[in-house]
Amino acid sequence: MNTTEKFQKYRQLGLKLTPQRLAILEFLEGNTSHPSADEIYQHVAQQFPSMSFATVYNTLDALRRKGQILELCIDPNKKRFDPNPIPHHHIFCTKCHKIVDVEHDYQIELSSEESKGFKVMGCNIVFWGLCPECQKEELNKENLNN
Amino acid sequence: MNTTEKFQKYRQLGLKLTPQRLAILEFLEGNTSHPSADEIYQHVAQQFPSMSFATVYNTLDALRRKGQILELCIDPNKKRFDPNPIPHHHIFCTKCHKIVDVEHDYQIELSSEESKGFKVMGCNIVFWGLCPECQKEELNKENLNN
DNA sequence: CTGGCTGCAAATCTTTTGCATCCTG
DNA sequence: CAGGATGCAAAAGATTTGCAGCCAG
Repeated sequence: MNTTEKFQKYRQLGLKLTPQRLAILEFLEGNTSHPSADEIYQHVAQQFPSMSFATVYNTLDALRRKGQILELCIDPNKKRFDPNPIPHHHIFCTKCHKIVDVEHDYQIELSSEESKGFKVMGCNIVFWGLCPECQKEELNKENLNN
Repeated sequence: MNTTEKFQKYRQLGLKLTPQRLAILEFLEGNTSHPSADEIYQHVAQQFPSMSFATVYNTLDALRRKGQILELCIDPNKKRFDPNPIPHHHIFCTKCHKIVDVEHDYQIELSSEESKGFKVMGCNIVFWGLCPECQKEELNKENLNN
């Protein structure tokens, strides 16, 4: 999507596309690292040294309300953001806090008794464990102890 | 479990059972509201006006490390605690932030390609939607608008 | 031109930490 | 009586807010 198309798209969504927002969008586009607000801030602040956290949070919240991004509650320390709003799942490394996408479409249903009267709108699965890098570190530790 | 049995149990786990900890444990026991640290603090502070947050967090962390409770990452605003450490799932009300248990044992597996090299240790499913009370409120709103 | 956006700073909220003192085992 | 636990207060982090000015549409 080129810049003109982006302007059209976000204008249709009722969002003004400022240079700061464009920079945030371009950082997020295709980004699969599930960055935190701070990581997004650190990156765009390189181009806009006057960038403030208020703008980052404001933009992320506007994008979330328009269904363009997901706010993830997976990392216990901070919110992480996912530029892919299509429902999908995640694997979380409990050691380094890496988050990786899982595209598998599980057909998970709650029976009416199980849903306890809730109107269920969706579900998210978080697999957790150790990423390849952290597994290696664990092995190194063990070897040092022997 | 009576108090004597609790002392034995926690002593075996390597935890000193102080009156403050006992009060926290008794508040958590059978509690399915998934309270936050602040809610736990507010409750036990009634019996122990000198109670500090440090003690609440310290106790919760000790219990978590011994596998006695779960720290839930479901409510984006704060950690919530679950006295039931047996793996299970949850439904989350996005409006009032109520969390309800789901005991259904889904057999969810990740293929080796899907797990991207992670050593997967477990998974948690969060269903989200509106609880019965918040559905009613939504209906009332609609009626007011008509 | 006007309503939404930005930047700044202060405030808020949750959680953590250092440390002196206390008390369980 | 030793090591872990408590209480207090301050600090640390993440996120939100108020507000004056700015600028995209």
